[in-house]
Amino acid sequence: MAQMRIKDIAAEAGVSPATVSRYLNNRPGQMTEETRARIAAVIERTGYRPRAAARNLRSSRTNLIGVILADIANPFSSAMLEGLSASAAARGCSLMTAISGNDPAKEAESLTRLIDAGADGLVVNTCGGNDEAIAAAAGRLPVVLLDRDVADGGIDLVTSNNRELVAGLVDALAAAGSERLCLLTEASDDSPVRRERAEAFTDELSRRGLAGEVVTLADGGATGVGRLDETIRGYAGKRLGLIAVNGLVFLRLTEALAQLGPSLPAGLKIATFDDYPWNHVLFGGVTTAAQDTLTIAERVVERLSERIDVVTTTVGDAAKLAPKRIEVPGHIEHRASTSR
Amino acid sequence: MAQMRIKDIAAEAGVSPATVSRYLNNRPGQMTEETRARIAAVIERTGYRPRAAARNLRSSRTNLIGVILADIANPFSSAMLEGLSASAAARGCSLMTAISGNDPAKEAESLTRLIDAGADGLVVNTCGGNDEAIAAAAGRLPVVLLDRDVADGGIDLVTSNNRELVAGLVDALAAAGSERLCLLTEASDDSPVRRERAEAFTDELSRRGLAGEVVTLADGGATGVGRLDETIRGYAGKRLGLIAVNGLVFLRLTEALAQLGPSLPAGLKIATFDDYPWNHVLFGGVTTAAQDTLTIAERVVERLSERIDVVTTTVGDAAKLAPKRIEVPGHIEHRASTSR
DNA sequence: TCGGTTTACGAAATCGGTTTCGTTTCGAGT
DNA sequence: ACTCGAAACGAAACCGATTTCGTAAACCGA
Repeated sequence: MAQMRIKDIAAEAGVSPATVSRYLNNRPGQMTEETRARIAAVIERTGYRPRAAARNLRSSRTNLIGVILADIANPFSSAMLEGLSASAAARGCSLMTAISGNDPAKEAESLTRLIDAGADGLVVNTCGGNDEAIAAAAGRLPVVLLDRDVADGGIDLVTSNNRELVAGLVDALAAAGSERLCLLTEASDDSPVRRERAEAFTDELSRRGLAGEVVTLADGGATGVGRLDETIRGYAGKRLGLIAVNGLVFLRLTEALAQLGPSLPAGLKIATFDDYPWNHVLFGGVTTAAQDTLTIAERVVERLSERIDVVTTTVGDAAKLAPKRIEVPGHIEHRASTSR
Repeated sequence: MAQMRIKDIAAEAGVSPATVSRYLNNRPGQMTEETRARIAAVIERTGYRPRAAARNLRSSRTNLIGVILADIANPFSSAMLEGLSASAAARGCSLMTAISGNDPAKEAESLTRLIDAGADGLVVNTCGGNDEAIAAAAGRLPVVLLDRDVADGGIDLVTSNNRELVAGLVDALAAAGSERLCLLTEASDDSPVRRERAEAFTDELSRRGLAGEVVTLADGGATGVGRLDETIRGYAGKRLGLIAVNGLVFLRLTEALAQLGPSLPAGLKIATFDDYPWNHVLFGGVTTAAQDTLTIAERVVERLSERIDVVTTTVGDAAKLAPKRIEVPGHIEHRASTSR
């Protein structure tokens, strides 16, 4: 009795496989309380578990959600993965994950591999450069974009309220007495998220009549640090306020500042996106725009489930849901780096 | 022509489905170069992709590897996931991931969910408390443990050479002039890894005739910090050397030290396990025992593949591989925190 | 009591590949 | 030319569930 099949269970319970199947999926066609109990008893006793492969074949549904993440080193991604995992599990789904490491080729490969593996739907945190492939995928199965949008549009997107978060950070710096604000970005990062934050930043400055600019650091290496050095020195004594556009930039900012000394230069205030665990340790605590990763994850899975249900329920593409942009509010963690 | 089936391809190419199947899996029964080309052409033209569910059902193999991680916030875990993802993809496998968040109940649930979903094998970074369930799982399908062992033994394990890494950190501190060494651990962490490192630490101390002890911090909150404070103050001026047993403890250490001042007290040297990106920024760089996550991941997948091949190839459990413990050497990153 | 409608359930088709087994073809050896 | 073995390929069974369709029993109002 190595591996039980549904027909074995049926035989033991004195019913047909169809009835056992109905029991397993508690289908509309109800059954006698007595039959139900008899089947339950046999399953309980034998420890029978239906084979997913057979179920998948017939029902053409796998309960597997494909997830493609751009950069798992980013705490945003790992927090997201935890949230997605929990939300999916709550719906009886498992996650198939792939990590592109910001390599478009790997991302493209992951796309086809996950689809071929039978994912019911896809969650994509794209690294860019695959807009057509992603659009094509979205034509074949439900896709929800995470954080980063693609050019073509027309695909669901879940993201943070970046504009308001930028405003919040500007608020914090202004309140701390900063007279001139810089948003630090990296040349290699040309993501829609960066662009959105940069736009919001300049809008916010002009709205408030504040001085400032977007400073783009050269990629890696000393050049960027040098540029940063100049920026800081150039405004020395002028109550400078810096915002790192993401955790990676903040890391580089921290390195650069470490060369200047162990604590913040007088009058310098800083703030950053992405709530790394170290943010409340460095500089006695860094004011941070924290995203609500758990809620974002829940919304993503929720939306994807809706689409999956539509696809498997309706006949064709009749009642397709209109693409939607979902913004999940984050919040500002006020810490010592923007105190007066 | 919405969805092609293998028989459609066969018809178009003028061969039987069996031949197409042989082509898809390039099976021993070779075929004419001409037939091969004809099939290839049809597949190329139609963009046909075999349905995984059907293949899985018949071959009872899914090319899916289940991964259960205890704590994704830990950079060790996320680096591992990236490595596993890459190694699996190289073998044409995808990852199904679950995250227990150090909750044994969630871990147990993930175990059954991944097995039910049809995983060919499991990679488990256990949080403890499920030793029997994991042993049971290992009896039903290939399992490789990651980093943390279970009591019963008899299951493959891939881990770092913790004893040597501990020795390396002790080396670094001793060379930096520390006279008394403390290994900082947390009360809540009773993992085999922590125990192994603690044992290695005391062994190493007595081997070298050095003074020192294992200090267990109370969980979270101020108590632990207080204890740490005392420890540091108690030895003030005595050339103390501290080792954080993992990244979490190091975080708490950093917090505690931040209360004492922005830079390390005179004569205090520190070192830690786990190479967070911040480790070369804090205190001008913290000497770190870095694990070779990429190699660990590769070994895990390699070993798991071996077992999967054995299971699907041999008839029964005749030629079962003997359980193996694989140690992957890490290395010490020497940084400013242990300079003289 | 009878026609009509539910309700509970079984028989058999079905999902789309893989695999076994058998047949045909082809080339080499004598 | 004839046998023999291997290579190339096809027919059909098979994996284990779900789903459709049909039927017998139960129920129900008139």
